[in-house]
Amino acid sequence: MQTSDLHQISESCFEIPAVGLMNVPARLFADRALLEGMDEKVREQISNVARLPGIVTAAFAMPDAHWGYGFPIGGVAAFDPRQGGVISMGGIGYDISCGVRALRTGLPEEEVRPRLEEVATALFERVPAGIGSEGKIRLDRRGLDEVLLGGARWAVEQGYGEPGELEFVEERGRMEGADTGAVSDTAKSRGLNQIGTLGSGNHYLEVQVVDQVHDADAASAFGIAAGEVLLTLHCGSRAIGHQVATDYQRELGKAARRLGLSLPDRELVCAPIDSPEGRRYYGAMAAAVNGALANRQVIAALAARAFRSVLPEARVGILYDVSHNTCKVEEHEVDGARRRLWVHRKGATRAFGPGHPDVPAAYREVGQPVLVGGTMGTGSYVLAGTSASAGLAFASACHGAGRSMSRNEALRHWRGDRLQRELASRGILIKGHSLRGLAEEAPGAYKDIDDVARATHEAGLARRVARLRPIACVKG
DNA sequence: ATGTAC
Repeated sequence: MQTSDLHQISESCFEIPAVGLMNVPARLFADRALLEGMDEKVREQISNVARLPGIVTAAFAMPDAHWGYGFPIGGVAAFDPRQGGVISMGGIGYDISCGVRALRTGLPEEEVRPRLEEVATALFERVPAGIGSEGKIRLDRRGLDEVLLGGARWAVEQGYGEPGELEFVEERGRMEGADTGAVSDTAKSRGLNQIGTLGSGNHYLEVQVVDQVHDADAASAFGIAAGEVLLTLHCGSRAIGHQVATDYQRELGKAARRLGLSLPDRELVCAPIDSPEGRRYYGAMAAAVNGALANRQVIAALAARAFRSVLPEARVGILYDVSHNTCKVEEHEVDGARRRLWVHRKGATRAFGPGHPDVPAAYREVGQPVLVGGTMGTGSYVLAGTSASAGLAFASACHGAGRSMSRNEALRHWRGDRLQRELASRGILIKGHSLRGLAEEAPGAYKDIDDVARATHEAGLARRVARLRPIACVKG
C-alpha cells in the first residue's frame, strides 16, 4: 500500500481523512513496514466502509488486515441505529464467530515432548476435521435449535465440559438475541451433524509452549508461565454460519435496494439495524454465534479427553474463548457520551480493558485475554486489553498474523508434503487432513506474527502478555 | 471460511 499520503497520527496509527463520500475517516493501526506490505485493497475497502450510513468515529483496520469480502479482514466498524446505522454481512464475514479457545494443560514442555506423537495422533483421531467433516453428535431440528439458542451452555448441559468454564467464554457462553426462525432450513440441514468439528482452511488444534512472557503480572493472572504447554483451537460455526452469510448476502442486498441505499461496493450490502431485514440478520447471526460457541465447547472437551488419554496427569482447563468475526451490541463512550453501538469485528478480537464488567473476575485487573492465532510454523500470542483500547478502536485488537499472500499464490510457492517435513525438522509435528490445505496455510503466506503483535502493542490496542510457540498442529 | 462451483 502507498503510505506517502496517509496522515500519521502516531507511531502505529495512520489516517485516511474523510474525503468525498466518506462519513468518517479511516484509521489503519500498523507501523509503516506492515502498511507497505498490505494490499492496496485494504485501503480501498476500509475507505468504503467509512461511507456506510450511521458509522461512528471512524472505520478501523488492525495491523493484520488484508483483503476480504467487502470489509477487509482485520476491520472494525461501529454503527448507531439512531443515526441510520446499518448491519452488514461483509462486516462479519462468512465464518460467523470464528474464534480461538486456549486451554492450559498444567504440564511443562519436557513432559509433553516425549509423548508428542501420541498426543498429536489422539487429537487427530478424536477431533473430526476437514472439509465436510461430521461429528458424533446427532441432532434433530429441535436439538439444533437448542444449540443455536444455548451456545456453549448447551454443550455443557450435554456433558461437554463444566459449568465453571462458561465464565471464561465470551458472552459467558451464550449470545443473546438469537432468532432460530431467521436461520434458513438449508443452513440448519448443513449444520446438523457438524457440532464438535474443526473444519478446514486456517482452522486448527495446536499444542503450544509458552515461549516468552512479556507481562509477568498478566501472565500470572491468566495462569500461564514460560515453558508450559497450552492446547489451543481455532474454528467457527462451520457450514451453518457460512449458509447464514450466503442467505443474508441476498436478503440484505434486497433490503439495500428497497431502501435505496447507495453502496460503494456490492459486497457491502447492509440494512439499517432497525429494519426487518437488519433485525433478522442480527438474529440469524447470533444463532450462528451460539453454534460456534457450542462447537468450540465440544471440541475443547474432546481435545481435553484426547490429551489426557495420553497424559492423564494433565489438568486441562480453559484460559479463555473469544471470537473474531461478530457484530455485537456494546456501550461505548463517544465524545463524552455513552452510546449503544453495533460493533462489527471481522478478523478483529474484542479487547476489553482492565475493570470492564464483562472481563472474568479473575482477569479483571489486567484486562481481557486477546487470543491471537498466528501460524503453525511461527507462533501465536496472548495479549490483554488495555485501558486505552476502548478509546482507540472500540476495544478491538488484531486476530492473527493476517495473510500476506492469497491461497492460490501460496499453492504456487509451497507443497504440503515438503512443508510438513520442513516443520518436522524444526520440531513441529503436523497432522493434516489435506496436503493442499497445508500448502495454502504455509507460514510464509502470512505476515510476521511478531511484527503484528508488536504493532498491536505499540498502537495500544492490546498489550503483549506471552508469545506461544507451536509444537504440534492438527489441520483440517 | 465453505457440501473449496447456484
